[in-house]
Amino acid sequence: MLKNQQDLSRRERQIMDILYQRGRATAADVLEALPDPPSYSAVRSLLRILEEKGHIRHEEDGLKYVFSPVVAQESAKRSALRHLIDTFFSGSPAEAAAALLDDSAAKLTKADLDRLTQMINRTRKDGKK
Amino acid sequence: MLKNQQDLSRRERQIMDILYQRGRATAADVLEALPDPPSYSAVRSLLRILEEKGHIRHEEDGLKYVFSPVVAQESAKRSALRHLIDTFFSGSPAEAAAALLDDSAAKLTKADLDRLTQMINRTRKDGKK
DNA sequence: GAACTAGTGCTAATTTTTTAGCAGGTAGAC
DNA sequence: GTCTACCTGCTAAAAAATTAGCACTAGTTC
Repeated sequence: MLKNQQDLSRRERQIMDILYQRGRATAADVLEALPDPPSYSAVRSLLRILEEKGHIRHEEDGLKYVFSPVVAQESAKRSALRHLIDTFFSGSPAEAAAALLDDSAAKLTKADLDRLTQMINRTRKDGKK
Repeated sequence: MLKNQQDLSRRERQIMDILYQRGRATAADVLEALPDPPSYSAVRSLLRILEEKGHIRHEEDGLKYVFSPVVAQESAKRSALRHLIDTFFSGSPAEAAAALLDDSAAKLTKADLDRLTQMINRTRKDGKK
């Protein structure tokens, strides 16, 4: 019954994005981060709904509730990546990687580049086996 | 008045994804591709609305309308990538690239790896200047 | 302890989204 | 011509999402 990211409504999605960005947040945090923000109680409703649907959970921190995604960042990342690749890169990760490099070349440090080269070389070896 | 991808409703987003995947599609194509598909006329309504909002346009092909995104794939790609990076990778393209490689290592051909290596080396040079 | 602040729970109204349905137009088959 | 199949335009109903509001609790300050 756990629904797909694809099935979220607009606000639900915005809130999930915020929670993935920050890892955890209170209703007030979410309100602040929300574009075109509604009332505080609207935010709380959405959070309650997301929790009912099983997307997020909360812990209590004193009086406050602190919310966080149920599906770990790690797997959420992967499915977001997969979806992006399917939607914009004909399912080809190589295309996606190329676009990413092309787009962000300026921001990459030497250390970043070394790390990527290393990863690629390791992949090359693994493939040979 | 052209709205952000972020502001699309659930169905609108699903349809835009389909259009980006295929480049262009008729109402019937979209219907077929839509998860949990509604009626044909529901799809046409959505397409009409998306067109009114300026996200898509259509050409006539005989009797049929063929729809395609107004914002070119190229820039849609970029902003989707940027959003993904911001949401899941703390704004770090290097992290994203690493995750992408890690995740899809198995699918990459030797040619893909060569190409990526080449891109990285070129970036390295450009940086040195 | 009364008043104020900062939380939550729940309900109901409003707005938006999503859907279906009907009317009309064109092309091809008979 | 007229029947059929496919398409669009438009409108209105139904469902879902979004929002606000009220009631209540706990802690703090005076």
